[in-house]
Amino acid sequence: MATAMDTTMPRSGVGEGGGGGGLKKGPWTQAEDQVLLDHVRRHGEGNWNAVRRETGLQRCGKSCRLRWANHLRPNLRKGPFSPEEERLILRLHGLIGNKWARISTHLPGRTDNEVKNFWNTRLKRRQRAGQSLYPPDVEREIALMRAQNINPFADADGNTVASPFLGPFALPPRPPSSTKPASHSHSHSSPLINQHYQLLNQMQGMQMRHHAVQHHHQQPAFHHHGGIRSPGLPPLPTRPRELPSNQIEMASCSGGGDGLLEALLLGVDEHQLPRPNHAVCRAGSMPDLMYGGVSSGSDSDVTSQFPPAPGGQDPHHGGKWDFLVGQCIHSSRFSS
DNA sequence: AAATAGTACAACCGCGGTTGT
DNA sequence: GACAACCGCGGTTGTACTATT
Repeated sequence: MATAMDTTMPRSGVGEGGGGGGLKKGPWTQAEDQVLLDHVRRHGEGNWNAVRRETGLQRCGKSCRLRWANHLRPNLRKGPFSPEEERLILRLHGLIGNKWARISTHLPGRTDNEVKNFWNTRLKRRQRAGQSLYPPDVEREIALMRAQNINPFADADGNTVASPFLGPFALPPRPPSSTKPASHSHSHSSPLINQHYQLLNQMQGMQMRHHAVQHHHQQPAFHHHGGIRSPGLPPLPTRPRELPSNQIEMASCSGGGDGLLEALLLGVDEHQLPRPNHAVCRAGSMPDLMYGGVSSGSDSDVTSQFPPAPGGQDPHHGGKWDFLVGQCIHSSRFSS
């Protein structure tokens, strides 16, 4: 697809010969697009560095991959996001943070770049306006999810273990596993929350099922005073892995490893959820729902009950919270 | 009509993870 | 195990377009 930028001046400082090894930078031409398209048709996706070798296209592999992924691959959906898409982005962002590629997988035809651009422009606009990042209703949903987070501090018996890191981040009592979510006494009984409790129960089941496995396979270093590994034990790398602070994911779940809560938000039937291969669940504190500290009125009661991220760090870039199911690890970086 | 500000979007860069040698 | 190449992701930047003054 040729865009306006394809026919415009290249970015300043880039252009023919601007890159290393005589590689071209800047906007793609239709001719370049055609070469790349032909190559992919013949050889399929991947092996992007071979494009230059085999076609003579003066583009690096990264550039080819990006061009293909964002503009040339079939079934791309261009144009503004629909309200439904926007809402899904908001909810998923509230759940998993700046995981654009992952968010985009739930938006058919949309690229991570589109989602990212959408978010960044929206973020700037709302920040400038002093508004809450999330609309009140979405904020409320996220807050509820957060308030009823899968209990990462539960010990092997499902009892909540106090965390010195989360302080007053109190987790509500888990509804009895035999109790239908709708019967839970929580004042919010939306289908979303009902599903959430179903998932909680499912998670609890996983926790019990995999507990024995953990004890056989966990490294001794993970153990565990009240389920918490002391911070500072793992070596501190130079750059934390980008695990969004609010992310909860079942590592190595069969079928792609999408998080359970993510599935929950998407309304996936719990029986279709992937089963974990490992007993490892990574999670972090949810991000602050507010930017700029300005609440949108009636929802301040929802957000104000949550303390800031541990240590007052940027919830997206601060210390990471790594959870084994039934255990909790805090580290400055997730080290897989 | 011109200038300015804001928005949208394409593309680059740096980094980390994975895979192959 | 060490190293290099490749790949993918997220952050950032630059430019065109649009709205506003």
